[in-house]
Amino acid sequence: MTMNKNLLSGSTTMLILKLLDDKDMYGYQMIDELSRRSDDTFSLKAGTLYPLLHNLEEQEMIESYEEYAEGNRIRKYYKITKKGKKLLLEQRNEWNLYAEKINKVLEGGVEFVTI
Amino acid sequence: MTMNKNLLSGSTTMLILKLLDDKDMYGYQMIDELSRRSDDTFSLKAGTLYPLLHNLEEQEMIESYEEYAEGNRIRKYYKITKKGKKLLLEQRNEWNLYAEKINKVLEGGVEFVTI
DNA sequence: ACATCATATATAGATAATCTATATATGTCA
DNA sequence: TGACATATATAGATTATCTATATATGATGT
Repeated sequence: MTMNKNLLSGSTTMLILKLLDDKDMYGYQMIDELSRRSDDTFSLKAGTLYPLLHNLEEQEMIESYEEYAEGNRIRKYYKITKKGKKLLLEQRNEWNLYAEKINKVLEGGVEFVTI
Repeated sequence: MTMNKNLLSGSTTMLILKLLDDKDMYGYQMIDELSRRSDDTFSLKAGTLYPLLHNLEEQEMIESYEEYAEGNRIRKYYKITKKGKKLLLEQRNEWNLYAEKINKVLEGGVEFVTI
């Protein structure tokens, strides 16, 4: 990823699952789509994505099928499974909790609030 | 950390700097304070914190001084430096951007919005 | 015709932030 | 006295990302 690579650590799977929850995509398309939707904030590297996709497929979170594009080019499309949708939901809940608590800590140790 | 350890990756430094921006603290206190302020969502491990503090001190983001507590116990207090305050500000900006973009991706590829 | 770049998938090895496990020492409580 | 909380510290394991590299096709420019 661009920006602090560590901040994103652990969110990549969630983002990929979210993309596939919207529609089937092939790897390279996910990289572009993620970049576009995040206003170029997230630019996932191919070397990160492909192993991650293989891993998610092995865990049955996604399924792949091949489709011919122009020429002899074969594209490997991925589709989210029911199990993957469940994981996505869990990860979204976790993300919401995490973001909420980070913001709470950043608000500071305010003991008294004036009204 | 409790929860997904990877989600937090990269935020720990920011959270520690934020705690020290509120007031000087010693290591163990930071663990408790972070746990308290995050409603027990974040429970930083001592094995994570101490090396991180040594690192931040080496980079001159924080400074330490010793103070005697009850008995012969010496506590090592940490204080944020000007350089550390600057880093905190940068990391907060980065966090805000990151959270915003993650949420944008999670909103989905909505092309049209009804009014 | 050929080079170069974008598309597309893939893997090996490096980097870095966290973790677990362990060590040491003091204070408190049963 | 033993167990547990407090307090600091380090070594080694784990894991998610990265960079670098490989392969192959299609499009573009000269």
